[in-house]
Amino acid sequence: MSAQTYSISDLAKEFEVTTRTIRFYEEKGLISPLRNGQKRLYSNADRVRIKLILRGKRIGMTLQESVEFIDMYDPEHNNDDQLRALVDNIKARRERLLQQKRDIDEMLIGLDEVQGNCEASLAAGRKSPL
Amino acid sequence: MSAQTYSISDLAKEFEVTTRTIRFYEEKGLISPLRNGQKRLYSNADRVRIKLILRGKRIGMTLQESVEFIDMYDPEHNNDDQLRALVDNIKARRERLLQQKRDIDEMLIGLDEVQGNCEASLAAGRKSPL
DNA sequence: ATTGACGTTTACGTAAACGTAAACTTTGGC
DNA sequence: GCCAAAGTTTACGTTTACGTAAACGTCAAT
Repeated sequence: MSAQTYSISDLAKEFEVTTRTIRFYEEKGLISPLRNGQKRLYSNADRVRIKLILRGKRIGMTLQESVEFIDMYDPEHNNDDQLRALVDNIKARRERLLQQKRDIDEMLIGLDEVQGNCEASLAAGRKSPL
Repeated sequence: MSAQTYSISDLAKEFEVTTRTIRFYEEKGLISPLRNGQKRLYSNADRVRIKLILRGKRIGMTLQESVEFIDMYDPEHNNDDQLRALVDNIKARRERLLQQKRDIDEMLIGLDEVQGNCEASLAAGRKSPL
């Protein structure tokens, strides 16, 4: 279990983004890869951060929001006030996520309806020319 | 059942957006309200369109994507080729939505973990000072 | 008659998230 | 020793989705 490392193009390929994107994330302070001389060397932790950032992106989070989300995991919270604030934060985020799930479910229902109509039309259309 | 209409500020309040936002949507061709002289007059159909656009936004769709989504509903599809293309489109969108749901579920699990840790820390902290 | 609330157009500004291009270095392979 | 592939920095450009401000019209109420 030697410490896996990755080049920038390794990760770019894996996540189907450009190297520009990954450098941009570093520029914004979202990741901080080590250097092998001039070249960036990504740890698995870096890799996971990118993965989580992209996951956040898929549901419409901004990069900043994704990072805030990720940073909830590491214990940067010392006192009780911070802990309570974090819990409140978590509750608010959960509400948003649940709303998003409701939105998605509504859309899925809509898609089912439309697809049903389409297939009915196609079936009906095939009948008459015969 | 008189045809309900709305002023721009009615809808701005209802959806908690600015009037600028609503005018912007019109500028982009997303809605086409009637006019009472100079003033915009929104039908319930306009209102629903805005509602659906904002729903799309919440899960990270662009305005354009939301409109394409909405326009799947009205039957602009004449021939079978278009119908089949639409069905393919629907399938692709469904895949995206399902992926988003998976992403959200993962995040919810993460939130549960972090919240659990927080509450455990808070409970432990409260014990010793007593 | 004026004030305020609401409406309008026009237009420049802005933040986010990269794309794109230039110009240069480093490095493994033949 | 040289070339192509992959890396680097710097910097300007682009799209999306509005914000913000100016400058003006309309109408009901005081």
